[in-house]
Amino acid sequence: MGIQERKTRHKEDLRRRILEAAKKLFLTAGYEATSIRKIAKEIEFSPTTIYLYYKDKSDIIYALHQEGFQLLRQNFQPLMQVESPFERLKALGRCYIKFAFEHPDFYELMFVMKDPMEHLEINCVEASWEDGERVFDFLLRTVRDGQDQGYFKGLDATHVAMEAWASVHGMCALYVSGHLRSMMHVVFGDEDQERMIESAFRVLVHYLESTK
Amino acid sequence: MGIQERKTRHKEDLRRRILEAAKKLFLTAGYEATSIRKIAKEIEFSPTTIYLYYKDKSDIIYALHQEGFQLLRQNFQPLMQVESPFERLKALGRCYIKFAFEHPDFYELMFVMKDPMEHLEINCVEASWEDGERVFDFLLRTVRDGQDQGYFKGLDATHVAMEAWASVHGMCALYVSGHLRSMMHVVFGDEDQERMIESAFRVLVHYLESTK
DNA sequence: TTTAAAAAGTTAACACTGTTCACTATTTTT
DNA sequence: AAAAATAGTGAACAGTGTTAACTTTTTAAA
Repeated sequence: MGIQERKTRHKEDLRRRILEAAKKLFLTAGYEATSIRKIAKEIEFSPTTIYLYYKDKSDIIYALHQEGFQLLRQNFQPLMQVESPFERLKALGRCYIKFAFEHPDFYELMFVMKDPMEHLEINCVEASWEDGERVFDFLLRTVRDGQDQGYFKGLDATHVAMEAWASVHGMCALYVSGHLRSMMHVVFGDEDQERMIESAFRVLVHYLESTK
Repeated sequence: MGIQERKTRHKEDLRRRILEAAKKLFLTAGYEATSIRKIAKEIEFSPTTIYLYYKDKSDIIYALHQEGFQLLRQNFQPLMQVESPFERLKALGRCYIKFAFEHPDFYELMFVMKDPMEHLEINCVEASWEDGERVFDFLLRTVRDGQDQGYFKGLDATHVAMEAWASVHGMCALYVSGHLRSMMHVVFGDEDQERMIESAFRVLVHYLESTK
């Protein structure tokens, strides 16, 4: 059925256009500005039309969340080829931080905002956060590879991975939320945020390195 | 002028009552449910009356943010007496995590949400986040005390403190946002969130300890 | 004590938000 | 050509923060 196919494609097309419009608004004007009505205006359709393609707003937000993970995985792609587990682990951390600095809105959507997680719990039967799991799994495997080389002796790989993730996420979260910025002037010296995080990350690497 | 004084007190009284109502709504029904109109209904005043005592909503949110820090400092109080710097550091971390688990809404308001930081940048000339600085300063002093005892050799105290804060904040942020929860079933074993964080924290302590 | 001024509080409205229901075109199938 | 399914819309509901104009209450002065 060629016609049916074309129709389906057309439908998928508008679904994509809605998401693209949402993405544009999200990246240029932020989360607050990404309203159903503004998305509708952007694609020149009625607000109610959106609901023919997405269940509700959180459905769109979640789709954007998934787009962010696609982008993050693209950034991770080259790291797969780094043979030294420890070098790979370091590169992974640096790449993660770089992503947060380059795409703070996406980072917030992916790792800070509650909405996508709530959407997951409500709409998905298995309630499994596949995107997050895939990223954590990459980290976990890298830690295990590191253990084969004598790193993290006597430590549980899951706990090491968790601690590393929390550590790097903490830095990124404090950056994207503006908490780090609000402390820079007074508490820290004249270092800027990026340098501060770089320094903190080096401390983490020092810890990891000294487990060998 | 006793009358003037009484008037001022009465005015301060209503200001307090507004904040108490906001706090009640915030803690029982969450941030979303804390609207100007609902606060007004709670204290049985018109919504516009609120604006006679607080500039806008973010002003109330910020006041609540400050209340949270008061509570956190109360929790920290007993730790001041711990003489061993390293033990104090460990207790500080545990206390911080405990606070996040016991008051997740406050934690989010204090360390995750952007609104209070934006309020700070807009309304305060010096734009200094005093509450955050005081907490970080306590951490920093503890790290420096630790250095006097031979810990963190060759490392900058500020960077060590930053890394430690980021690490613990990362755990708490992943908890309060629900990201940790969404990963528990599949990736980690049958451990629950609190145990997972406890384990990750122990890894951090292990790192810190091995710098001596 | 009456009157003018200042303070406190309210009503109605504006411009938004997500979402739903009833309706109208358009297209496809019978 | 008629019936049925699909696609899209307008109006409305119940909320949100916020402001301007108005009323009531309280205070201060004549």
